Amino acid sequence: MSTFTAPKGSYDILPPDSAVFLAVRDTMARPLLAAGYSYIETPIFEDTALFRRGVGESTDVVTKEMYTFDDRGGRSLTLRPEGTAGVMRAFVEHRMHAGQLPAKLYYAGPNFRYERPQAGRYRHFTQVGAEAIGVDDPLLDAELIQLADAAFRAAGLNRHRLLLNSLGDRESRAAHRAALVDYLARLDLDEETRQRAALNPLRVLDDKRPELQVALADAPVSVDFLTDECRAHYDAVRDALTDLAVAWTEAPRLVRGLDYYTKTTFEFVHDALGAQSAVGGGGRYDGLSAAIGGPDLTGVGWALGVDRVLLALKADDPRRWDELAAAGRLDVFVVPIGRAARRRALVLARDLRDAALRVDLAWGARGLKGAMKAADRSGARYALVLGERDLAAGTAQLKDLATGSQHAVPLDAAAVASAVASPVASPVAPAVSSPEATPVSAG
RNA sequence: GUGGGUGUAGCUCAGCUGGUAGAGCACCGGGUUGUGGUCCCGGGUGUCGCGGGUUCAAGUCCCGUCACUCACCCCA
Repeated sequence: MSTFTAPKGSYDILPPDSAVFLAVRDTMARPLLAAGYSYIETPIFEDTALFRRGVGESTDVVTKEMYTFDDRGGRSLTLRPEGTAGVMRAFVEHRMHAGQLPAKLYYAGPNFRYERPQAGRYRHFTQVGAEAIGVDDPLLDAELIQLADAAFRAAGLNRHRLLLNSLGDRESRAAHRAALVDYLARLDLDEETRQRAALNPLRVLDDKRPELQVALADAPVSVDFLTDECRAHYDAVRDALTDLAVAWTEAPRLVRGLDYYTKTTFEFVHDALGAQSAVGGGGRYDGLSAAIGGPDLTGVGWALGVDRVLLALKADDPRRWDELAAAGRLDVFVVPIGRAARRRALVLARDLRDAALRVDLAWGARGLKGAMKAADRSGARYALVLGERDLAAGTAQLKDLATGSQHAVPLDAAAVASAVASPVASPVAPAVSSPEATPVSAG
């Protein structure tokens, strides 16, 4: 046990898993790029007041989960607990609404919430997010939802499910809230739930305790209070999802923990994940810009949890996990024998990399056997053995590590690169049809 | 913040009713000259989470504490 460990709720992502992390994070952004979304990078910390006003004073995130500190200049800063507020702040600050709308933006990075850690819930977690700002078009909501689905599929998931709801606009929400408060007042609630009901009655709706779910069986839900405009908006979103062949489940009790959501809200869940089953979520946030002092702009967006997608992928498709972990493996591992060969190998490796190959070599004073072992462990397709006899002859021995076949190639980066690219065209050795083909000579 | 479970090697774990630590995998070295994987031989790499207590003796029993973990809450 070392003196220091990763802080509670955080964790290290080590090789080979880190290769999967990178691949999944980048793969999830690919459908967004294909749909005209541009990358935006905003600070990891922001003015504390941005989150208080943007996310909402009554939310759990703001009241008890933020990492807030004063910097040396006396400013109150907060590590971002989510991505949308910062993006909207940047959007307003740089007057992007003066440009072409909607602005389609995406981002990827860490977020921080002080919560009790649990399966799939960390204090430092990574999200890929997307926002479409400035146009209130239900088709935009539908496209974004379809892109989230595409992102999950690109990452390798296929058992995620979409839960859909509409919270309505300010008018719809006020009517629903009044009815819900009235309904909750007639229930015999425990003290904690009563406080929650007073602060944010919608939140009580998705309480997981069975006895409460029974009591809430015919509680008023938001979809029954939608204005005509909100209803038409919701219908249009669903029609468009049908056109896009994206399946969903109506979830009238689905409530989001961030205050800025309006109209369309949704969550993607994955059943292999345990209690923290949401792999992504989002919705429309028509009041956010105004809440942080910007113009009255509409927006719709989502955030997908990279950590949870990885957990789901590991449970769902461990073979794909292994493939992604192996995807970055080396092409060539150089095995020099002796001092002169080691110096030549260093230069050769550089030249091979310039020829677009992934190359490493045996380091330290390891024996040939140990160096070959290192070549094997590296996962490289080829070992390139370089000894004194080779140096004298101007050759090196290219060995296919999967088949064990080996042949001499000229000691020249271009020749090695072409031999690796197409063993068939190898100028020195007899042709082999593929790297997996019968060995020409046993090692 | 509340409740349950678990802490022994890098990993997964064994260690019965107390007698000062072990397996598999991994890792390192060797098995003649310039060849990995399989095989054989050798090597334990450890503050038994930490601190107290009981005892002749504690990995084992008791108390405390910390960490991890699962669930509530909340959410990605």
